[in-house]
Order: sequence, then structure tokens, then C-alpha cells
Amino acid sequence: MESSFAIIAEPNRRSILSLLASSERSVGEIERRLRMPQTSVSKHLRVLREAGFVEARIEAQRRVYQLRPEPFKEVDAWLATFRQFWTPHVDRLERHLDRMEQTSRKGTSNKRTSNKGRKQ
Amino acid sequence: MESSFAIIAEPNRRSILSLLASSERSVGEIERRLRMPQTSVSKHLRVLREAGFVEARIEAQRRVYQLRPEPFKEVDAWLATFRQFWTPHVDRLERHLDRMEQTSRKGTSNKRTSNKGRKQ
DNA sequence: ATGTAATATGCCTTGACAGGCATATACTCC
DNA sequence: GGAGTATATGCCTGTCAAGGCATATTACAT
Repeated sequence: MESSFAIIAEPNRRSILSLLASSERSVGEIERRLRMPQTSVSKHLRVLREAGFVEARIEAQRRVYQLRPEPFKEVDAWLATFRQFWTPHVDRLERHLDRMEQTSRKGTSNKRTSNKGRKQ
Repeated sequence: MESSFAIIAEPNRRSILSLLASSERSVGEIERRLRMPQTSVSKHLRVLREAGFVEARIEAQRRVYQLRPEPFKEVDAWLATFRQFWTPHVDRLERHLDRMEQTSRKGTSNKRTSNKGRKQ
């Protein structure tokens, strides 16, 4: 299973995580709120636990699950690479304009950042 | 396949996306850079395309692929719910402190929303 | 101790999907 | 129009994981 991405690919697991985002919950609470069979909940929780998304605290016969940040950070870090993309950040806009400029008043063999027409 | 989360669960697809993050590429370029069989690349690109992660521009016999923002936004939106979580944001810390306060010297109904004049 | 509640685990079946391979389609240049 | 290049598609197979069900485990209460 490994990757955090694979873990959150499963819709039910995302539901569980979303639920836990509002507050910690016992297995039974999750079961009832999400209307899914207990064994299914337990199994998903196991996967989430082993991937570090949640941790359990024992409280009598209950296990109360709560979120843990690390794997989220990991996913977020990956996303960060692309964020510049949908956030036409000033930096990026700037770079873009730079390129435009250089392209128009070119002449000098400026191998820019684009690889258009490159054959490798 | 549907969900954007399922799409990025596949490691090779993430590689392709990361590669495209630096610059648009043709199928052949991806194939060579990532050292994966062409048919595999094409298949992954199809999946990515149908999920809206990339789009292709036709250039002679080449197809040049580039990223599209929407699905990334979607994933990011979901993550946002949890971000407060690993970013012990001032707001959150504040709410936490509020709760502590209310719990300890309860009774007095001082619901404060700002931290003006809060002791720290 | 026995019964009951809460949760976990094992087994089995089924479906989805990635990878490999062969092949089809599309375009270019001579 | 035939050869070569670039990319897509179809079929097959193996793998892996989710769901259902039965059952095990653990804690509690009486």
C-alpha cells in the first residue's frame, strides 16, 4: 500500500479522515456517522494507522482515533510543486514576462527555460 | 477511475506530472526521461488527460502535453480542510485557548472572537 | 464466571487496473 | 506510395486491494 497517495485514493478513507478532521471519534461513532459496516471501518482505520494518518488512544473498550499531520504534509509538499501553476503567482508572471521580453528582442543565443523544439 | 485522488495514486503518473511541471513535453521526451515504455506512457497520459490533469497539443506527429490546473485545485481544496491541522494556525490556537479559558472559569458568558487584550 | 459491548482479524470472492506485447493509426519526407 | 517516426489502442495476464461474512480478542458489568 505504502504511499500516502494510495491511501487517500479510497473514498471511504477520505470520508473517515474528513470526519476526524472535525473531531476525534471512536470506531463506533465513525461506523454510525458514515453508515458503514464496522469491520470495514476497522480495516480502513488499520490502513490509515499504519500509514500514519491517524493514531488510536485506548479508552476502556473504545479506541478513539484522531488525525496525525505527517502524511498530509507529505501530500501537501508534493502539491506545492504544482501550486505555482494554478496560482499565477507574481514570480511566475514575472518569469513569463521575462521570457516574452527575451524572445522578442532575441538574437543572442539564449537558450531559455523552454525546451520547445528540442530534440534530445 | 474517476477521482483525482485515484489518478495521482499511481507513482508513474506522479512522475509524469512532476516532469510536466518543469515544462511541457512530447510523449517521446517523457518516455526517454522517465525510461518507461512508450505504450505505458501513452496509457498513463490518456488517464491523465481524461481526468483533466493534462491536455495535448498536436504538433506534426508529436503530441505535446502540458498540465492543467483544475484537478490539482480539487485535491488542494480537500487538503485545505486538514491544513489547519498541521499548521497550528493562530486562529486555531486561539480557539483552543478560548476553550481552555471557558472550561476553567466557566459560567461567565464571554464569547470572544478576537484576541485583543488577551493575556499570553 | 458469564454475558455483552467494542473492536480487530482471517478467509474468500470479485473487480479494477497496470504492464507487456502486438498492432493500428497518423503524420512526414523522399 | 513506401519507409520511417511518433503515438495510440486492444487483448491478456497477474496482482492487489475492498467488501462481506464469520469469528477472534479485549474490556466491562453483574
